[in-house]
Amino acid sequence: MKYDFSAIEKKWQANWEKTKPYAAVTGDPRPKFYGLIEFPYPSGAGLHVGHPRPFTAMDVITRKKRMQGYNVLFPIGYDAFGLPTENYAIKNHIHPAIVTHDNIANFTRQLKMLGYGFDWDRCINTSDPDYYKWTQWIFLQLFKHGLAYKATMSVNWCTSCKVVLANEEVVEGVCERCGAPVVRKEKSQWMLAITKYADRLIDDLDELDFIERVKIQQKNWIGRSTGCELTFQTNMGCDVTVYTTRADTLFGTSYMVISPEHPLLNEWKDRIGNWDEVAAYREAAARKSDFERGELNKDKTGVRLQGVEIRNPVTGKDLPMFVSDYVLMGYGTGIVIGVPGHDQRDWDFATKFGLPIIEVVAGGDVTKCAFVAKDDSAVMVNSGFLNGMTVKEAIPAMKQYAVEQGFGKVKTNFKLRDWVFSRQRYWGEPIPLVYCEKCGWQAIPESELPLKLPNVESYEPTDDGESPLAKMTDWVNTTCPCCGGPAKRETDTMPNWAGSSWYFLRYMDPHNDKEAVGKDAEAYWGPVDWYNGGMEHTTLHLLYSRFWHKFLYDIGVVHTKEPYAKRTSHGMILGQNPHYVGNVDTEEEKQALIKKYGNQALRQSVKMSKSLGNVVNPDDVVQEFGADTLRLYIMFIGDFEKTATWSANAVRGCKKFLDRCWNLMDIAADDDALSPKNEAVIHRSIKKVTEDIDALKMNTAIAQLMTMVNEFYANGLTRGDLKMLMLMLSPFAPHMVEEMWELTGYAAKTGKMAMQNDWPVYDESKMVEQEKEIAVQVNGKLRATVVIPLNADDETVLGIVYANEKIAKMKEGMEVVKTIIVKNKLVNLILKPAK
RNA sequence: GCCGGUGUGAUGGAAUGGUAGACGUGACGGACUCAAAAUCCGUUGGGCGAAUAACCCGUGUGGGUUCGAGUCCCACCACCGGCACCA
Repeated sequence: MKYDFSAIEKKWQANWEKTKPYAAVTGDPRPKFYGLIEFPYPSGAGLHVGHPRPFTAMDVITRKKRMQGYNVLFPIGYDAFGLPTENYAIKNHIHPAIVTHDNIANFTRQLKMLGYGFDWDRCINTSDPDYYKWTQWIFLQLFKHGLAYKATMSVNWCTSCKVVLANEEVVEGVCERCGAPVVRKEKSQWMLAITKYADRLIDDLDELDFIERVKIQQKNWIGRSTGCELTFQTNMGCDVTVYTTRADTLFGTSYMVISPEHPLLNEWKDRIGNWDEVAAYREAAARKSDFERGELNKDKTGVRLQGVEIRNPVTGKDLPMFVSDYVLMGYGTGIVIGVPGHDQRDWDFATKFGLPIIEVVAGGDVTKCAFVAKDDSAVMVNSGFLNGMTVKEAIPAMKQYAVEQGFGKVKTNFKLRDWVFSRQRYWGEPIPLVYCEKCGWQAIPESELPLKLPNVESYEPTDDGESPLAKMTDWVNTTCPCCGGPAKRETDTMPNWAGSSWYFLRYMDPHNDKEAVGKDAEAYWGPVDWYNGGMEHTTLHLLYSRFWHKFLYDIGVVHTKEPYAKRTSHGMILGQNPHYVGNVDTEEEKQALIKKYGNQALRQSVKMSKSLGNVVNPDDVVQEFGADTLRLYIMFIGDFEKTATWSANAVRGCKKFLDRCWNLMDIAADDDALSPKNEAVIHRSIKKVTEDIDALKMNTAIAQLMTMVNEFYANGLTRGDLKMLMLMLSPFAPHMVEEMWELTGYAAKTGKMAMQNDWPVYDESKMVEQEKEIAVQVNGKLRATVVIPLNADDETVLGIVYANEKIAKMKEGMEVVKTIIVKNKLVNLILKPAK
């Protein structure tokens, strides 16, 4: 019988849809396992071949867990608010809700086509009012607890999307989505005080089973540094405060720098001798984007503030002060000490402006460049009471001194900024607040949730950057929930990170119309046991959702401090580069490609994109090879964490393997016991496959199954042998195995494969053959192999080794100085000429 | 510049400090076939050989530790990802 994947897949998908073998049961006595994948954004392009990698991996994991007796929650949903849909709607004059609905239908078709064991009854959609009611509810709780606040601030403004972007959405000075330049703009914005959770977001990482690079990236992004604030007396009638991590270098300070945006400058306006010059510098700095100030322009510029003098508390000397845009207003106090001897930026600045460079840490040559010691064992010089101490000793010593003398205090700073939460767009959750002249910002009553998005004529944002909702005066004008007077609704909407910050909770209890998530459901399912997703979400979604979850913990909605017990990450799937130099033969053609495409031409693999024409559509692959082959290949493609390149040939190899498995049905002997010949390879495979799936090493798990099948062909097999293969292969190729399970008669006995809970268990004692081939080395070099009885003692092994003809020859006239025996693996003889 | 990662046959990739190249592509040879496809069985790192005899070389480069190093340590090179004037 031929393996007709198309008919088989349709048959079982329909069966699963009807019988729901993948439904999660809240409260079930079995141990629970909650496996989560990042829900997709339902774009118009449909699923691309990158999606199945993480989806299939978690499907394999959860299918195996189910077979091991777990009550599994493996849900799916759609992150449906967002700019691409809105932009499409604007262009084609279709309501974004309709676009979203159609895209979701297409995604759902494709996901079902791939045979994932999702609990479809728990499917959610963040743009559904029944869902965003609770997104709004959580926002109101944040507001009521003082964590949502409005602030006028300089924000990132995308000139093309006409929308405010979070820092995280600006990549190399351009909009992450559209690539248009990002400029700074003053705007009043809703902010979420994520920085209040900064310490906890770092410290609680220690308890989590996240892959190390995720932890490191989050820590770096939050950027905690501990130092101290030092206060200096000035001749301007007020003190100034700086932040530094290197208080030990205070004796080496030769000037001070203030940020151009610092408000103190305005206060000092009349007493700064060269105010015109300073004002011009400030204006020029304001015109530069952050990108220009940072990336493009590392040359130091600045203006000395005439008449301003700062007293150094440890030397008693007066220091000059400069304004320079290398000092950021948003970090520390906006004023820094200049220590040119031991900070390269300060050195550059001091050299340009002819300021003294004082060496206070020995070990470098500060006339050539700043000396930044690699470790903290360098010794202090020219530093009064610190002289002779190491840097390590000097930092706390100076801190202590500064605190005692009353000019310093210990301080922790973060690079993380509060989260800009407003978007001047239509397709997002309306912010459920109103503004009353008398009462200020007020939450709408929770009974009025969800605050639904009204229908508008046009989705285009206004040129002055107001949301399209601002034009809907009927909707905007309302009454104040506090005093009943006239009030206006907030017209900004939430960013698309809002809905995804808590969606994993909604899956636990998706139809609850009383609460975001019910207490019992959350207590049963939380936390997520294993969450897999892309590295690109490490500093965005992953951090934001940890923040929301911690807040929900604080107000008693959830019972765990952290949402995800375990986090792993997958590599991207790349396509063939059509412009790769390796594709052409002659040198001229190669040079032409390099000339035309530059470094791009040197890469064999590149991101799939429409413009390159190298996009692989899952629909086509399923059509040609079947869903099981696609699933198997995307798992076999290589190390899960690394990027991998799609290869049409290798897909065929996986189809061939499935054919070989299918054809085993024709040759399997009519016997339910394991055949003695195959017993060892079966038990070895159970161990390997079980452990490899848990470790996300799907490629080697599949390789082991291939090895097992090769053995079956070499040795012959029983139906019992085949049963073992079916059980272990079923998470990877569920449709085909379901059919085989039925054809071999097992379904009639124990029900369909999707309902099995007898994942095989290996027996260590049956894993190895009774004989073992081991390596024989002489002086560390491989010289022979011999076969020994399993677990033979050293004496027996050496007897066999010495009996080997080749080894015996090498031993002639030599003395055995030492023998190293690694049990069942290797013997190493150390020989030297006999005396 | 800082942080993290990677470097292995023609190719995707395997290898708790213990026989480098599992498994899969591709290639070559054979069986079946009128023939092809499919399928099945072999061979396939390089050098020197008639040899599936022996020997030598081989995991980015150069050193080191070890009886033994792809794996550990030091220095360097190349590429990929993230952050970047964060005081």
